[in-house]
Amino acid sequence: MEDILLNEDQLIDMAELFKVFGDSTRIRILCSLFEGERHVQEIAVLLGASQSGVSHQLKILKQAKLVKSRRQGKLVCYSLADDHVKIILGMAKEHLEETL
Amino acid sequence: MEDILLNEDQLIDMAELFKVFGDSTRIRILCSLFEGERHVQEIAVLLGASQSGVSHQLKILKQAKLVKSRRQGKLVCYSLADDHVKIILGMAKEHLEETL
DNA sequence: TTAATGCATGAACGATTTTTCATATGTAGA
DNA sequence: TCTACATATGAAAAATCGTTCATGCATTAA
Repeated sequence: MEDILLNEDQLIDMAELFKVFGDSTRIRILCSLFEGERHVQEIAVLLGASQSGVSHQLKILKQAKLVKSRRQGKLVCYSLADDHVKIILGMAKEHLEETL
Repeated sequence: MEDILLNEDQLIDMAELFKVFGDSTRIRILCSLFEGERHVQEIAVLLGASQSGVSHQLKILKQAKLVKSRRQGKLVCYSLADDHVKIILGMAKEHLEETL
C-alpha cells in the first residue's frame, strides 16, 4: 500500500468524510442500499425513522458523494455512488471483528 | 469482497469507530504515528496543540483500539494499534481523490 | 521526602450535530 | 385546476462533541 501523507485540506476533507460515516442512522441507510436502489419512503419504513429525518441524512450522504439519486415520477430512488462505500465499511467491520 | 450485513450492535460499533476518525485533530495524531512511536509531548508540539487536548484525543483513539501505548519512564509512547488504520485512511483518500 | 517533569482527567463552556415539526416544492391523476 | 402523495427544507429543540483550564497522579532525581 502506498504512503498516505496528507496535506491540510485533505485532512479536513477526510475528517468530513468520516463524520458522514460516523452516525448509525446513516450507516443503516447505506446498508439498506447494498442490494440496490430504494426510494425514500421505503428506507424510512425499513429503518423505522421519519421521512424528514431520512431525507436530511440522504442529503448529507449525497453531498459526500456516497449515494446518488434519480427521480422516477413521484419517487426519488437512491443508490450507492460507488464501491468505496462497501469497501470502507468492510474494512471497518474487519477492524471491529479483530479487535473486539 | 464478502458481504457486510450488520446487526444492530455492529452498526453502533461501526458508527462509533467512524466518529473517532471524524475529527481532523485525531487524524493528524494518527498520521503523526505512521512512522512509529511518539510520546505525548512530541505529538502535541508536532500538531501545535495543547498537551491536555492531545491526551484527551489519545484516550479516545485508544478506546477505539486504533492506538496502543506503553510507558517508558516519565514518557508514554503511543503507536498505531494495527494496519487497519492505514488501510482505512488510504481507502478514504482514494474515495476523495476519485470524487473531487 | 520534596521538587520537577510528563501525562491523565473532570468540569465547564462553546460549537456543532441530529432530530423533530411545520411547511414548501414537485409530480401525477382526476 | 384541485387533490393526493412523495420528498425537501428551514428553524427550533435536544443531544453530542471538542477544547480549555485547573488539578491530580505517576515517575524520576536530588
